[in-house]
Amino acid sequence: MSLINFSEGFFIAVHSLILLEKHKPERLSAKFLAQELHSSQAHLSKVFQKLTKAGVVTSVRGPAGGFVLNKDSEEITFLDIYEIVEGRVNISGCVFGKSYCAFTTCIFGNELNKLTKEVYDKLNSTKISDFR
Amino acid sequence: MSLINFSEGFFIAVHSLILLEKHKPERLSAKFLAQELHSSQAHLSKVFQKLTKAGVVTSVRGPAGGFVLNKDSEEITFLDIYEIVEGRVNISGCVFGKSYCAFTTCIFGNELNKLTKEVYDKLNSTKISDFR
DNA sequence: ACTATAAAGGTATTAGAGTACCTAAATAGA
DNA sequence: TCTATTTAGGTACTCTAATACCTTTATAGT
Ligand code: FES
Ligand code: FES
Repeated sequence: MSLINFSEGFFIAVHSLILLEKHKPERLSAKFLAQELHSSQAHLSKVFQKLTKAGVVTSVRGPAGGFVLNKDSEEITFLDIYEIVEGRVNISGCVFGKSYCAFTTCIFGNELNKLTKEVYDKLNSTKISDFR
Repeated sequence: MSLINFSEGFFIAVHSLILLEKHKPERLSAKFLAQELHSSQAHLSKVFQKLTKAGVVTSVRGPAGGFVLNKDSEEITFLDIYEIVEGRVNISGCVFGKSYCAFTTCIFGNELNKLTKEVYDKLNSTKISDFR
């Protein structure tokens, strides 16, 4: 149990994109990336379908096919990647994600929201090119 | 999607325990608590089975039955409650919860671990009695 | 053109959190 | 003692992320 925990999908996305950056302009296949990350190729493929549709990478089918990072994708933030994979991030609101609470003031006040904001800022200030 | 997100089970536990503290020495039933919190009574009952076994509350069956906070439970920390409900917390290690990583240094360095530690400290420094 | 390869994408299975339901055991009150 | 109530605890269902499998589509290389 970890208090801050990112999903396997996000793990795959950031690690793969950094690998693509490092191997630029090589084209890397889903199979290769999955092996490299010790992740499921099926899951990785699904994640890359999202990244392709979002325009982060370009896919090429067929033999010697695979994925390449798009020109301006080095400057994409981890927050963008997070939202492509996980959906829109909500920075405000209770850490319990509840709309109703029996108490008038949220138990944790905004202390945890402040920490959430810090995680958000960290994601938003980190780019693929930071790992050149 | 929230970056820091606590489970329904933990929501139930802390809110219920604070209600028990506020209504002391009244005995509150699972039904009443579930209504109060707008939560599932079934889920709440399961959570309270853990809290009872852990000695945080005492349960009484039968009509006018319910739960009361134990004497020293006001001083129990939110971290203790978290671990009773969710299992042992791991403060170190990568936010992706992976044992293997393709990179030599963790992507986020220890910046996110620092934030995890702050959440941990917040939980560890908050007690039921803070909400008297 | 043919063929082998790799992504696209649909469907199905698995694992875990949350939910619901049912029976047994305890107990307060008549 | 009897009855209604409430927790204990087992089982089963639902929903979602992750995983796996399979068919279709595109394409590089011959
Ligand atoms: S909703 Fe935030 S603490 Fe109750
Ligand atoms: S495991 Fe922490 S970033 Fe790769």
